[in-house]
Amino acid sequence: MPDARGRRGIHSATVVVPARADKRQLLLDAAIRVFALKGYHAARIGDIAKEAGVAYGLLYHYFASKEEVLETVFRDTWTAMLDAIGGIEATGGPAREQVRRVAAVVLGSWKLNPDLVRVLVREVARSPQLQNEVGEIRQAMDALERIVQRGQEAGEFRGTLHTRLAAWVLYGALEEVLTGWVMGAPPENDDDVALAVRTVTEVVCDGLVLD
Amino acid sequence: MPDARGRRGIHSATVVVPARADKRQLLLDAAIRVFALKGYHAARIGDIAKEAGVAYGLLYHYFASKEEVLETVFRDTWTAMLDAIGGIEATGGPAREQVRRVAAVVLGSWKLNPDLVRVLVREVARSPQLQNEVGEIRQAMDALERIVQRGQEAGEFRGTLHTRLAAWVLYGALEEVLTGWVMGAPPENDDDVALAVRTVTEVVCDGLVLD
Amino acid sequence: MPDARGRRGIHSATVVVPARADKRQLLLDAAIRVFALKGYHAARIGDIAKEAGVAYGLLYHYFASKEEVLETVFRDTWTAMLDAIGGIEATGGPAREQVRRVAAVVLGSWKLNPDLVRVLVREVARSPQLQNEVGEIRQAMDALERIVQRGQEAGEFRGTLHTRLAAWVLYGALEEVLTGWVMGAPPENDDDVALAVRTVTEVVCDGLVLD
Amino acid sequence: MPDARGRRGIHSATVVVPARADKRQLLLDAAIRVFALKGYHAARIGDIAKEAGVAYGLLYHYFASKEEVLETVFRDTWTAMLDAIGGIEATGGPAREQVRRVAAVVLGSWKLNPDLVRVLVREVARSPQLQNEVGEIRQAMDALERIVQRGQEAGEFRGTLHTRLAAWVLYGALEEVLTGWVMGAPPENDDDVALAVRTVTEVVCDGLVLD
DNA sequence: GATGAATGAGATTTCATTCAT
DNA sequence: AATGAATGAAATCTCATTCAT
Repeated sequence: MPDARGRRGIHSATVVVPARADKRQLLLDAAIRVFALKGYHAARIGDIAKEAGVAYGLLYHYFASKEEVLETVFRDTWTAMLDAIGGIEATGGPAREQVRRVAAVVLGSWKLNPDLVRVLVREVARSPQLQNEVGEIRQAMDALERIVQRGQEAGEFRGTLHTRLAAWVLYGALEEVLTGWVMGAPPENDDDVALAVRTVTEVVCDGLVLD
Repeated sequence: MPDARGRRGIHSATVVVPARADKRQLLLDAAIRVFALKGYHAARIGDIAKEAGVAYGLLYHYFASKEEVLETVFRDTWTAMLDAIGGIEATGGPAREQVRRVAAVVLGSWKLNPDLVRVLVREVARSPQLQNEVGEIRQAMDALERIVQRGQEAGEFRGTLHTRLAAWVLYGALEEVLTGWVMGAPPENDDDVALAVRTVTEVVCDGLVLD
Repeated sequence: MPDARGRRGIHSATVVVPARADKRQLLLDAAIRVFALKGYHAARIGDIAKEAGVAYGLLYHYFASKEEVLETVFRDTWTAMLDAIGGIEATGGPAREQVRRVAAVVLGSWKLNPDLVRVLVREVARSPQLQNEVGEIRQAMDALERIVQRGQEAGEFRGTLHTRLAAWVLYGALEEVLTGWVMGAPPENDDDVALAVRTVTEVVCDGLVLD
Repeated sequence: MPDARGRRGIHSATVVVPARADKRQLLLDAAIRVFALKGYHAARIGDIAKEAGVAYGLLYHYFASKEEVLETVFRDTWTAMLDAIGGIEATGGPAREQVRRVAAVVLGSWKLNPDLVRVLVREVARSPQLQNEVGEIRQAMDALERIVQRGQEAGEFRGTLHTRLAAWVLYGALEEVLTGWVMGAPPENDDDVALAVRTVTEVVCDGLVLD
């Protein structure tokens, strides 16, 4: 059920009542497409409304500003991402396998919604402005760090490594692959994605150097 | 000697006329500080001029537009960075050592000019707009890829790895460390920087997993 | 009984059905409070509806526009005020006493509804826009002028004075006292009000100058 | 000499260098005309710029907002008014004469700039918003109160009267005369103005009642 | 080289009003 | 009567860029 600002929980009734289009979600989806195509700054409110097929001012019924639209996109995605990483953490298993699964989830997002990835990758720079969103990134980084730490504690990962830095390396590697895809060399099929997952995992876990 | 647009070589006449500050460089330095503080978009021409201590319109004497200022900052820095990486490539030596030296150069830039790093890290997202600049990033990536490739050819690096993806991993790891520093956890001393260089090199070259 | 627009006579059926609050009056009272607090222009329909505890669109059930709400407030009040002044005129008596009673009625309104006075005082300036309302102000001014005139005819008031200007002086004096109260120096008790009534009457009738 | 915001002292160099039109004053004068004609709210920035014969954005070169334009008009006028009243106070003389001269100055402003009076009278309602401006009104009121007080001390004015209330009566009387003129009954010539000055002075000083 | 007043297109945002339910 | 989502016109303000001096 929507609250005062019209927000719903992620698992809202949209599945149950698909007939009544949720205009808020319509706007959010439209915003992602428009932001992906023109960039946040070049995107005008009118573009988003037109893309969503609703009136100009309706966006302001659901969001306080253009910025809040982007912020919502960020937060929604990061929340889902945190859930997914949390799930991987929870299942336990070998640290290397957890790294692989995180890579699979992060890089797999490209297939689900390339436009969304485009927006996330291009507009990260706005993070300093989007203070709240930083919180979620930090949480993701914390989760990655915990994975590394548990790997060390299990004797699986090199114990001498600085865990925060190692988490940064993993995170940076994944982000840069997505960036590469966004910047002009997208994966052509599932095999390309699988190769990327495998390569990131191998480099980060086993290293470039031949033993 | 300044050309029509007023540009000079990096090692310009400032050495000859040190008393009379080079206003162009003054503006460039001011721009870096302002971009670092407020971000490119929020930065106004007036802010830059005031920071440089020169008049409003003078910026347009030296640069065609605000965009060109950022572009110049990018190009100047990337040119220097490419030179440095080129030098590392040229000296040859073990691939692992080359990776370490690249990491040292990239992460060492923080000490030289943190604001500059801030700008570079935050505004990469503008790359699609800054068409020219993409070229330089690609060249840097090409250099990294060549280092990986030569490592493989020398039997030092794992031959099965996709070289482009491996280059992305390395590049992403370095950028993320800088980003981490920018976002609020800067290195406190040279040891912190050295630790980061060592950690990135170890993770990327030797992997997280204990052999 | 409500007419097509839902208007009722002042002494409407609210007396008969006190349990079920009259939403129209609820809105009107809420509007006065909101106008008093934020001013007519800054007041939004949503503010009024929320203050009244009714839904957004209901206001348009009872009033054609936001302007009509203010107009109604004005008209209702001025009608009552005209009745009161009319009563004073009708009873006859010394002109000085009539002036005193008018002052008592006008200044006494503060106790009854300070917010209403706030609105009336602040939004008079909108008169040119509120064409209808000007009519009622003019009628009030006419009544004051008649009082002065009769005072002259009775030989009680100085015959040489321009009656319209004299009426303006009286009206302005009363309005300014209310304004003073509105602007931050409200009367603390009935004595303060009585003092104001006496002072205005004395100054206007007897003058500042000691005979 | 203009300061950072382009403001000048009241007695600026415009008299000395009439050739170089002061665009800021041009805008201020245009604003008064437009505000007088359409009211503050209905007046668009474009109207003012066009009336002044300058470009849209220039208004924002000199003023931070439309509100600041109105505020400046208020403050400039009130400052001049305070100077004038201060001058009257300074010269001393009988209290009754001082009242007469204040009335002459206030009501005389109509001839100097009717549009300005229109704006001041109509937009007083904005005072609560224009907090700063209230200060100047209060100072004016203080000056009037001092005149009454000195009149009492000199044995010229009735000592029993509450001086603040008396000042309000005088101020309200003057404002209402201007309001009457603004609302549709302007003085046709100097005699009408002189009559108004005389009438206000007589009523307030000598009273309506025939001794 | 240097200055900063002047320009004006363009985008966000507001909010009174309508209308389907 | 009552609700509140939906509409869209209108207006302020920003700021990169130009240009006369």
